[in-house]
Amino acid sequence: MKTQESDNTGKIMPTKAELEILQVLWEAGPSTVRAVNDQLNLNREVNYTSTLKLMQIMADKGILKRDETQMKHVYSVAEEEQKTKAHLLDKFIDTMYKGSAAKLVLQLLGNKKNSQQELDEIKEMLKKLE
Amino acid sequence: MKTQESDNTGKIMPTKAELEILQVLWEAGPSTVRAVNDQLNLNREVNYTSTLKLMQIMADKGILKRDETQMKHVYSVAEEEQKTKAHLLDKFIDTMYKGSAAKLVLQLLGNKKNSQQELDEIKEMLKKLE
DNA sequence: TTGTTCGTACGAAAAGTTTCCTACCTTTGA
DNA sequence: TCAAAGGTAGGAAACTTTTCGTACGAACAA
Repeated sequence: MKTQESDNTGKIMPTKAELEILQVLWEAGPSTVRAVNDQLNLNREVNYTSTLKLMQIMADKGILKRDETQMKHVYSVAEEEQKTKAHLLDKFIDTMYKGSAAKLVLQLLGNKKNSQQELDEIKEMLKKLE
Repeated sequence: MKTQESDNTGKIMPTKAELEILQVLWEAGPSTVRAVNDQLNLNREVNYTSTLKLMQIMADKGILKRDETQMKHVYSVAEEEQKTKAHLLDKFIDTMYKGSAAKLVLQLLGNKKNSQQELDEIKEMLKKLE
């Protein structure tokens, strides 16, 4: 287990499958493996023990916490959602835009796929902050 | 070679090592393997043939084009930088913010790590667009 | 009580990604 | 001419991540 540790920020970088699980937990809050697995299976077929294993690994890594007082262990995220997302966003900006958040927003504004409404929302938010 | 094809957007999702190479090519433009490898070695030790292999794979996948008219093949990105970055940003927004660019910007603004100057830049850009 | 269901734990297989060894060809300079 | 340097190609090894088979204990219903 080296990769996570040698991350440039020192922060944990979830893998693709781990991110899926985080998303479920962000949405649903503390959950059993069963609940998470059921949710994942709405999108794709995953064996229960696969999800179990992954969540155990994530707990070992410190990405998840678990409450073992009940037989059905209850897992929750170790770091709050916004903090984790902030890390990931930072990393994304670093690698893709050399650390410039402004460049990212510029890209966003030039991106045809983002609806006008979306852009208006963004402008609205910014106005409020002034 | 399945992963790339079954991507939800249908677009290519570069791996970590592939992204490193893309970044070099974005910066330097069309380059030989030697040039790319030299650049990579400024940051970490990589064997020449490792870089070669990776760039060959990327060419096979269609991420890179190559000009074989000379003995020293010259590689370049198959899709323009901004287009690729737009795809990756879209994907990031989808997975992290359920597709809402506004949510991302909100996160950005709440992120202490982004300097006031950066935020001012963003606001400035938006003003110009109005 | 006893069998079925549902849970955890562990290890190994499978799949994906990255690295590099080896072979062989071309160019170049002595 | 020929050795050295530098290029491509292919396959195997190493490493990481993901998936799942198997074992076994706890809960529960018949």
